[in-house]
Amino acid sequence: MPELPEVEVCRMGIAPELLGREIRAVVIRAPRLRHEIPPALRELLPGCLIVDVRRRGKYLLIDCRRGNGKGGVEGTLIVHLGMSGNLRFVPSELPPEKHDHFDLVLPDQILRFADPRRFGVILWHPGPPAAVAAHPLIAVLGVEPLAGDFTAAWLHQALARRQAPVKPVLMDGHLVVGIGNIYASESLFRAGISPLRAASRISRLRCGVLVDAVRETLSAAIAAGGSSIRDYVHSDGGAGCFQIQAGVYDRAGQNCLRCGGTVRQIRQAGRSSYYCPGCQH
DNA sequence: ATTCCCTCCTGCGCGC
DNA sequence: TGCGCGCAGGAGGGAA
Repeated sequence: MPELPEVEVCRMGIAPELLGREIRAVVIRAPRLRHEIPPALRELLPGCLIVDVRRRGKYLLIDCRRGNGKGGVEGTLIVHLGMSGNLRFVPSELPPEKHDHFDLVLPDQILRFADPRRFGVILWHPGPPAAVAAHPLIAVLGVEPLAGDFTAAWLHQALARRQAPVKPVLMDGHLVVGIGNIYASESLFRAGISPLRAASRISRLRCGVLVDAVRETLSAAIAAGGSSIRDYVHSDGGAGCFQIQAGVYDRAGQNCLRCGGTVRQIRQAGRSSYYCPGCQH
């Protein structure tokens, strides 16, 4: 489920419950996700306070600290939801289900990580909050699409040397983070740009349109998810994700909401893309 | 360097 | 109803 908006909605939902709280215990059940969950977390985290909950791309960064100087612990829990992961609060003592791989046990409740497909990530990076930027998974990430450096000029030069179709390029996290398969299609639809168009053949002017489209698409999704944050994190993690009517995604064969034409589904770099041939060029 | 293909997993919907 | 197949919101790694 998680692209940038879902991760941000998750972050906003869990942050108020986590900030300043003490981690009482850690339960690790999964043999391994994408990587093995570090067993050392069982000793490192208990007694730590959660000092911040951040997001970088699709990664959640949970900063933890216990004491200071020698014998203290300071570091960041790196969490990625992968394709099918979710985080939710459950009552203490609630028995885990099949795909509940990780518990952060707090004084009054448990933050529980579930991930059927196990493409998710839970790792630890020691040091002050700023140090996590050097982690191999974080250091390679591109610009934040909702930050000020995601501009028409920047995008135009970034796309200049990419001959591939714009859609898979837009999904390349080394360039821009957070745009997954749904929002790539939705953003291109909003911008009126064909997913098939070579990235290098998008004018500076249209790069500006695309920047705005990405921003608006992601922001609208966050706003829609944000309206049901409580449901989102406290129930099954499914609510709040599809509050927004998709313009083209998963609408193959249906009528385009803008021009009435027929939405088409194609395959690009192994992923489904959806677009309206009438609106997107 | 860029791009494509494969892979890691489980679950679900579809056609037969 | 059961079964096999293809597909699913991510992304790293290897090959060309």
